[in-house]
Amino acid sequence: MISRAESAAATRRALLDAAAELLDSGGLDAVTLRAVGARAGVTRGAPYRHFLDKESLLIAVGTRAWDTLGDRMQALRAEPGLSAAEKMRGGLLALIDVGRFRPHLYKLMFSNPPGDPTALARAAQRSQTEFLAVVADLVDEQDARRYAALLISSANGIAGLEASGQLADPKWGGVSAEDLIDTLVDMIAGKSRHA
Amino acid sequence: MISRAESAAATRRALLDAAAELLDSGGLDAVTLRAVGARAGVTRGAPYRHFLDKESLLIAVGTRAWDTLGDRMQALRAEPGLSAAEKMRGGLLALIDVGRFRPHLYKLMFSNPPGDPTALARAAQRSQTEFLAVVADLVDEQDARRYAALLISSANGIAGLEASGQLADPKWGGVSAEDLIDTLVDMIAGKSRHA
DNA sequence: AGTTTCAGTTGACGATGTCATCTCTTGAGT
DNA sequence: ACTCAAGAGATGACATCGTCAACTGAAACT
Repeated sequence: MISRAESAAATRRALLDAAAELLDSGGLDAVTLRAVGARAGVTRGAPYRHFLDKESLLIAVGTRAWDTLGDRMQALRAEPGLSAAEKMRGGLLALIDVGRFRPHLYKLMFSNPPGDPTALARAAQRSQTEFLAVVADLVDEQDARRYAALLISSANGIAGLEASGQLADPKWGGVSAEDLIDTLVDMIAGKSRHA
Repeated sequence: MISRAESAAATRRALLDAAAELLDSGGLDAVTLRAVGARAGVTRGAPYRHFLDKESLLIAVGTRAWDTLGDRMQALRAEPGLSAAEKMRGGLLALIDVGRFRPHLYKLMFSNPPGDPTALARAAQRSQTEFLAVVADLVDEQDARRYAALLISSANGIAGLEASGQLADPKWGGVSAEDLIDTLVDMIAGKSRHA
């Protein structure tokens, strides 16, 4: 026996799932309200009962992705037996993995929605705060802020370059995203693994 | 007296200009073939005489932007009286400036078009090769490849984070894109300006 | 002069986001 | 038990979009 509120919440969730799946499989163009509705078992008008418009639905998808990444960051930070440098590496690669395996979702997470330009930035807060805390375990707080911003920026850029196929260019000598992350983390952690 | 070929070339250029202007002022959604045609003084069907479809037109706009950036990179590299580190800084900030003042165009430059995923990567080659040459003036070739890829990736990520408003978050302590670039360049150039 | 080529126009079509309207079930108030 | 407001969802309609086919007319070629 499901109440009406439960049913509505289930539909909302189904809409988010459908949108995310369509985004993954066919890119942003494949995410039409009609297709989302059909996959969620409703019709094209139903999403308007749960979201203001299509953009709001997409923002909600991006927000959910940031939340799950935040969970992973949080778990990673609490992981015992890992050095701060290893946690940094893991956190950055978690971000890059999203770019690798769910590139369209990744782009959505870093897009700047015309309606509410700060909506996704708010959603990203927890992930970034968790990562900042990891960096703060390695260097003092002043530097941690700058380094964390630099690391997240770089990871974002690496993922972007990789996604656009530009990292595969032979002029870079076949360097991988992992190589770049390691180079950067080593420089900051001062460990020089390649020495 | 203008020949037919000249007229057609002028129209093609007007279409590219119109598309770029609409992109700058109203984002990707504002770039409709009807609006582009109207601004270029033709009708909606005319672009199909010069481009395969809308996507090809957008790729051409992005390609032209990469070419312009390539020119700036080339001029910067030839600039006398600038250290390699200063040229690196200048080149990266030139890229970031595109993200700042023409954010929609910037996104287009790093987008991965579904039709020809390598089209924009090819257009980016000269800019990146010029920058690679600058880095190679500072470190040996082996390292230069990795560092150049890292620097361009990072600049790209910094621009992306700035564009999505996430860099302005107080948790980063008010760090600017210039600060991050300087931090990175200093680490690689080993000059430690902040020492 | 006759013919071809081709830039640009126009009409049409299917798809899409969105709104107004309608239906019908749920759940609260009496 | 009856009434009725509320709200989830369906449906019809509309403007706009990218795209194609057919058409027009002038320039370029033979």
